[in-house]
Amino acid sequence: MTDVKEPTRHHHGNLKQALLDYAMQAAGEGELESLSLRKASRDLGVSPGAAYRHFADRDSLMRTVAQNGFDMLAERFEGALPFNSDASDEDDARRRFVGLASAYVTFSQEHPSLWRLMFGPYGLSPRSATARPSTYDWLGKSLHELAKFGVIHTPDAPAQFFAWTAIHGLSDLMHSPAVSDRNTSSIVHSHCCFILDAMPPTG
Amino acid sequence: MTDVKEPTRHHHGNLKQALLDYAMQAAGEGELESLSLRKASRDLGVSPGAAYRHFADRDSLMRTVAQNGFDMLAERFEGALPFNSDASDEDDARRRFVGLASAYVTFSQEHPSLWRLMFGPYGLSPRSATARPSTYDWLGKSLHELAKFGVIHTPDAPAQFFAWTAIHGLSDLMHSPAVSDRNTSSIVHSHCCFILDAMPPTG
DNA sequence: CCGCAATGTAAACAATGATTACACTCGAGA
DNA sequence: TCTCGAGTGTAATCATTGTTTACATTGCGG
Repeated sequence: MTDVKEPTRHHHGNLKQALLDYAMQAAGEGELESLSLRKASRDLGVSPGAAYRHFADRDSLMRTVAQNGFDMLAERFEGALPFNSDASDEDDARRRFVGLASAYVTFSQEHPSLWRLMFGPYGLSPRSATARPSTYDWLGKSLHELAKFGVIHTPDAPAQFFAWTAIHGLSDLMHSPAVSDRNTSSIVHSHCCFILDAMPPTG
Repeated sequence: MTDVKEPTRHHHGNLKQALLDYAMQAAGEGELESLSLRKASRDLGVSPGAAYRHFADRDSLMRTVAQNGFDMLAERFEGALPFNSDASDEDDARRRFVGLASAYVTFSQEHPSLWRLMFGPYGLSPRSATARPSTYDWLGKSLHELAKFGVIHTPDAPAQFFAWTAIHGLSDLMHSPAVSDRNTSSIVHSHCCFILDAMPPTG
């Protein structure tokens, strides 16, 4: 007489998804690094060995969580700069670029633990999102918009990579408490100006 | 009839330093995250509990290692840009700046595991080096040299922070295998140009 | 209705972080 | 020189974890 769940399969429910959800929540609470399969299984009311039906080992779960993180990030990007839309004018292009950077920084601040995992020991990269387009593609789109309105020169690979590192570095340094707590959005804005100044339209 | 070591104290030797050395070597071999106090003690021929005379817990050792990392980084900076020296002309100032960035990137590539620890879960920052000047100070010095020769405008705090994030982001993304293996030094050089272009002398 | 594959259980092994009560050892002071 | 105590290491122990194995259950497809 266990209660009925819609996509429930077999025995105990959708354990794989439950484990993932559990891990994602742990990530949200900054307890990712100390996440234990045993405690997870315990909290999910399941035996320790059960998890191994769905994940080869702990690292496998962590990798999946990291992938999930990149997909979450992609969602944020889509929110800030819908991929099937275009900037209407120069100001809009700037706004969208700042919005993108802001999404990146905000994400790293809201999910520091997940962030560390994503760029941590598994050698993953922004390109490893399963979602299409991948996180890296948005930046390129935004830069092309800016170039279209003459804000910057047409972004080649080095320029795009440079912009990426600048935003990534900002996020990485701001997600630690070591940085002064000036208004985040003003910092991001200032950084975006620097970035754009670095690739002037004259080429 | 135990053999005599110079700075040996007491009983078994200088265990605290031995543990640190062991951990630093593990860092060099990329096995930092899985470093175990037990294995360390075992390899050092000492009982598991002994380590706790010198480090409150595992994290305490890790924190010390991270500090050590920042000090190592400071040494590299000192090598690339001796703090008690000055750029002789514009080209020299540029060279020194690139050298600094290069040191940063190279360090992150040669010690990825240590790198992750340093900027990892302990919320440390470049300023937390015990060595004086701290790692953050070198960048300021270099930027001031550049300003002195008219390459960039006088660096205010936002500009200095921007330069830091750009270099840090580059290091962080390049220490993972995800990035194309173009010639590192050419990438660094290209990045430095971008950074300097972002803060033009006219203000 | 039966049987098989997917799924979960129970028990066990090896390893780890950490604590505690105890023992040794070296050196400073009587 | 002798003693005594702080500093240091030991042994034993506890709680916890990752992981594997042999076994049970369940539920769907034939």
